[in-house]
Amino acid sequence: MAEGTGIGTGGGESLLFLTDEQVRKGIEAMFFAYRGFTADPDRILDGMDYGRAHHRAVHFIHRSPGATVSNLLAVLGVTKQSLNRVLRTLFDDGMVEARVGKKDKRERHLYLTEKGAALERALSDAQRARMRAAYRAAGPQAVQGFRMVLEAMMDPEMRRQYNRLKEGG
Amino acid sequence: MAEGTGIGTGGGESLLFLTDEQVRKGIEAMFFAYRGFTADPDRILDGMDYGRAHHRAVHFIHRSPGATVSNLLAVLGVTKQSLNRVLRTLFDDGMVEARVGKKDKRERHLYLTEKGAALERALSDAQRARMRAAYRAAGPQAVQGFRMVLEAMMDPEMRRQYNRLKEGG
DNA sequence: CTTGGAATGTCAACAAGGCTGACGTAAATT
DNA sequence: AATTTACGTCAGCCTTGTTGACATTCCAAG
Repeated sequence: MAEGTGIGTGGGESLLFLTDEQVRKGIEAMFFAYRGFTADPDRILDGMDYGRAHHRAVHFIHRSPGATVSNLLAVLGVTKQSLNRVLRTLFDDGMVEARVGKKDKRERHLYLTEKGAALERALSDAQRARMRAAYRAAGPQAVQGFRMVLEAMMDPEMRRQYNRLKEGG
Repeated sequence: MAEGTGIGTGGGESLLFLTDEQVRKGIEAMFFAYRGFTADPDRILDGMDYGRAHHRAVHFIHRSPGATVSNLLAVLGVTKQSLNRVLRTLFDDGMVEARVGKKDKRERHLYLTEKGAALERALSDAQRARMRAAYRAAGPQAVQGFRMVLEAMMDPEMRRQYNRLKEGG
């Protein structure tokens, strides 16, 4: 759609990478790769009472310590009821603690406990190991391309969330 | 971990792309991008009685017409009970038809009907449009890198499935 | 000071889509 | 004839998402 202008995007390259077939392959690559992406942490979570939802919560609390529940809702894109179910078990198990906001006492700022940080490390190590291996296998050039395409694939709102985290890191 | 040997992987490039921070960003990019990846077809499916599971089934039946139920199970990585629930509704709605195998009459070969093909096109168009836009924005170099990293991220078994489809396409 | 609205928690009910286990049937294989 | 394979199906369970309704707490504006 609205083609004909995109010539010369990369240099002398053809536009072969925009054929339906090429795009389809990209779609399938995303599908299969995402499975690998989640496989290792899933295996760890499996033994415990936790699932992928817990992993996500723990990841982002680690990433943005002191984030409020609202912040987390925005990043995760789920309902507060859904998130709350997850957070409750994490509180109960002493993985996460909530400190009442000093300025605004309605807000609850979320932090990992030592125990929670240990869980985060375990999950993260497993996932990073695979990612790191993939990065190493593909090389720096490829990694840059990987990131570029992924960023371009996000919804604008998600891209904002993503970039906010990038800075903060 | 176990670093120190990988110098010179890409040329003059630093190994900055293998820092924990860099890898973390890749993980988050995957997370947010996958949301975008599924967002458009999800919106279409939402009106109908269908979900992501139906999309996946329809996609791979389109991709490999005449595939057996076993084939599909292997690609999708779910149980037959789970797949069956989905296939049943697709049969009932006249989206998919099953032909008994000529050689082996136990097998049921799956095909999209006209109606099913129309659904596939609708879903696919939406998803491809986003993917195509991302490809165009990032350029051919980036697309190649994107694919390389994703392939390296897959489980070996998944990579086999993926490559089987690539040839067949 | 009262009131509106924001931030949060919680109860209840429900749906999609995974899973396991058990069982049945037809067809192929040994 | 016996076994294995491919497939279907019933029943029940779990996670994680949803909506709706309602209570609490507190900031901020009138």
